[in-house]
Amino acid sequence: MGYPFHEIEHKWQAFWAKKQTFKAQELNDKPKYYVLDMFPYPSGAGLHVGHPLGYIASDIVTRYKRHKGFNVLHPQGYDSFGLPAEQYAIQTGQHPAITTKANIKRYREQLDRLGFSFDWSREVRTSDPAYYRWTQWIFSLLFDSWYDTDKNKARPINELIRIIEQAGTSDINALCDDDTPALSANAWKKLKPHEQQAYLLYYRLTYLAETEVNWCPALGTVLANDEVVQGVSERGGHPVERKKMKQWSMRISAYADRLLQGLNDIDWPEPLKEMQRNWIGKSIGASVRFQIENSTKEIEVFTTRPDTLFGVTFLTLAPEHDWVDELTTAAQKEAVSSYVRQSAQRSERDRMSEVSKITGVFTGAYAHHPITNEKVPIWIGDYVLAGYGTGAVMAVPCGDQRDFDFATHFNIPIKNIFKDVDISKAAHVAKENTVMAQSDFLDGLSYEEATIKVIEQLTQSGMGEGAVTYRLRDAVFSRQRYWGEPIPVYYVNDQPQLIDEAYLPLILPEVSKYLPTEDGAPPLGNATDWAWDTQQNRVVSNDLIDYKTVFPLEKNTMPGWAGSSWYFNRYMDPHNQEVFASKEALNYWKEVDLYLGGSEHATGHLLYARFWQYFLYDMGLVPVQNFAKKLINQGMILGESAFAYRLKDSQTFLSKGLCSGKEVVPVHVDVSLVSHQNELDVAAVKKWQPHFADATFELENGKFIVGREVEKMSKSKYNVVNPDAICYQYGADTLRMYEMFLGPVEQAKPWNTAGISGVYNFLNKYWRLFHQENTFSLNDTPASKEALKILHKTIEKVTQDIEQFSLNTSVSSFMIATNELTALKCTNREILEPLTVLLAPFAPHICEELWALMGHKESISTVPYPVADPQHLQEDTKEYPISFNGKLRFTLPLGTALSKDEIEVAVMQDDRTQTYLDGKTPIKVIVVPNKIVNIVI
RNA sequence: GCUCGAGUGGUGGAAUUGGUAGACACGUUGGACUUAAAAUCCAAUGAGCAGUAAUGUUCGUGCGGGUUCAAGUCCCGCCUCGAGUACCA
Repeated sequence: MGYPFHEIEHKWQAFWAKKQTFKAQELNDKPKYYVLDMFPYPSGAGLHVGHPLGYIASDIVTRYKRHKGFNVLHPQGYDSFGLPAEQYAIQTGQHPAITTKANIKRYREQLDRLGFSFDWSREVRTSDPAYYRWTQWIFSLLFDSWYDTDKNKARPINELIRIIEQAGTSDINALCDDDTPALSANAWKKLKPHEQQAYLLYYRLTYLAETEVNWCPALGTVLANDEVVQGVSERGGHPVERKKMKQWSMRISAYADRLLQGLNDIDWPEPLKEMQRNWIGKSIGASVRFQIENSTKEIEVFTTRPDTLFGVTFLTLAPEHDWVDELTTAAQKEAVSSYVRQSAQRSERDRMSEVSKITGVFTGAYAHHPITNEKVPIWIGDYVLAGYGTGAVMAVPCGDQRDFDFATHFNIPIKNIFKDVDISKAAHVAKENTVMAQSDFLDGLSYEEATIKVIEQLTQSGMGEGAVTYRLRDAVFSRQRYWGEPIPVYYVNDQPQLIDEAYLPLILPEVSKYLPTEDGAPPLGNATDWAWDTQQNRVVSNDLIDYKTVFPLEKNTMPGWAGSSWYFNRYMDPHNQEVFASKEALNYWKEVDLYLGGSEHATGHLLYARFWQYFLYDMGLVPVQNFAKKLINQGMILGESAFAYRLKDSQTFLSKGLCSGKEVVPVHVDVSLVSHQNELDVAAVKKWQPHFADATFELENGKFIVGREVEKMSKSKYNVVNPDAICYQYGADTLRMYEMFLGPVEQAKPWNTAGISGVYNFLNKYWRLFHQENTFSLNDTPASKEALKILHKTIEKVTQDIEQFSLNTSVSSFMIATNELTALKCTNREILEPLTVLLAPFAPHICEELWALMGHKESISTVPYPVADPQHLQEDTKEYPISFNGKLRFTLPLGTALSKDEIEVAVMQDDRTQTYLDGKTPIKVIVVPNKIVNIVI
């Protein structure tokens, strides 16, 4: 029989809740520490054993830091806007707010059972108007800002207007739309107000523009690039098309370089930083302009290999390039327009799956080489993407494999510009150790030299210059969905106008249907009261729209990542009605010290949050540029799915051993019906789902054995393990320690309860250290030397482990200590009291109970953390290695006359290498303190 | 294709800057307690060889080389698995 964990856990969870033990103190003199988990999306399925992994780890650090005397902020909340709640609403007609609330309640119950020390008084929910008021407010700020390249920061749009009014746009260096027209001060003044508004959209950090977006017809909404994975939607896996639509976008591209550079200042996992670097995708190269024959126009291309300029034998434009129509000669008109039409119809996914298929068409037009003035044909090919660079490339078949393939396919000449390189079979892509040839003034130069020289030449002649391009695109910010933050904008003369911040939040209206309307308008088009009265500053009925004082409101809502891009700041001061967080709170808590979450957010949430934080910093609203100093990605806990094998076209299932040579279909079965030995409970399966009821099960050796496979935990795979069941059987403390014991937090691993008894046994053993014959008793006499050594060794090890986030090995340390103390029959208070404090972050319930039994009145979480005393840590340094009468290992060359026994060496502990004489022979002694000694003669 | 990780007993996994590989746990085997079982406790457990035994000894961290007195750890070349990304010019 084990220790009474049920009773203990209920008791202390109630105690913590009642006493508000974990409420973060406001702004006191203690050093602060902010531990944050990525807040969960409360789905209908509830928690599975994979979710708490990160929460357990962060809770251990949190409790540890509290013991260490830090004022710790450890909040939790819910990312409660999002697609699944809405899909559920569409299917059932239930308001998402209701299902979300129910899901949150369930999550909270499950979280509470695990004994987390969250400060729930600071809970935030992104779908709460008191919260999204500030999300809308940040949107307004972004709308009212532009990016000044000279100052390298965002500035208020009013300052831009003032500059334009005085001097026009000629002196402005801004990160704005590529095709922003230049304006003089006079021209600006002549614009009508709504034209001025339209013009400012070129500069605003959130702007409305006709852009190519990822349109997902099945979901009825557009998606950001990071929500599209391999041509299909991340959620649901529906096909995604490219479509031109008028959408809100966030000018994240303005921050591309800072987002890239900033990675050097934060302690985040290298793989995650690498993912962000790739996503930002900085390329350094040159812009080159090619004059079109018989035209004043120039085609601008971007290349990372300006050194290969003399190898250009044609240009290729993307089919969507703006000048395609204009360029095409009459003779080629038909071929070109049919090709353009064709490639527009090909979906993104087709284009990806048919990568190797070479297609293209000649426009009939030519351009002039910027240096040689030679005529180069202009082609169209869909291997060139409209969205990257300028949507046009200079093709160098000898140096680029795609250009090579294209040229070969269409019989375009290939010019070799590399000395002594064979390009008959493939392009020469490598740039190192190559010497230029047939390249006029570049002949004989290396790649680096040629690059510099050619850019110099182009700059001089005005035909090009060095250039940098990013892969990072502006983030589409509109969603044609219901369950999201309304965008606080109404339209006057089709131009967006902000709702004054005094009248925020703009509350999500009730609608009759959550689906988009028939005419394709977002669900908010179903709202009857969705117009803005500019006199009364409130939402009124659509019937009152007169375009004089009452105007239509924006019908799109914000994407899921809006609310999560700044929530870490709100936790610092969650109930503030005046500002999103007070200056005092922001200056005290500053940034997250430790952030835990999954790496799947690398190019979504984590990039957007960095972007918003930079912006808020530019506006002087937050004191630090980086919102999270250190980040750890916890690995996913995977499920071990179980399969029964159905004989094809039959209702017969075969035990695993009987399948070889037969055609079988694996079918998921519920893992809870399978034993550790992979034996399926056939009777239970027949009851479980009707289609198994009449099936036949062929056994082997009287058993039905299932196949196993590790997969992501998911309801549909019937491999979900619920933490409630584990808590019931073993208790929360065991679950907490077991999840840590399973392996490094960062590592993905399959859930397997096989080893849980080891951790459970440990807690029982620990309990028994304090209990003889079920009675609590401790010994107040001084502890033995051995016991003290065990204690201090454990303090040292566990402290180091937590600091280095190696929580699995600290669990081992506790087990070793407990085993050793049991063997010593140690029951001394002097040992067990500090040891219990040490264990409290890992197993808080049992430690609170023992702490109380020891006669303490206060919660153990307020007790100072024990410190290792070096006096008790001294290893057996007296005999080893200072004197060598113990074991020694020698490495002696063959034929050495000395026998091992004859050698006596004295060694200084500090010296690593010394030379000694044993009479005649000089010997080299390499010493590593406390380690092995090798002697070479 | 490119980028980044990772390969250690039957299993999960330990191993500071290169310094006694396999901590700790599961599992397995044997034993104690018990009428019996559960629970608990004790012992053994990388592989091989020699020995009644204590013990000795060889091989062992995906494969092949290298550096070093010393390599799981560093270097070079492969193989396998995982993650991310992909006509990015």
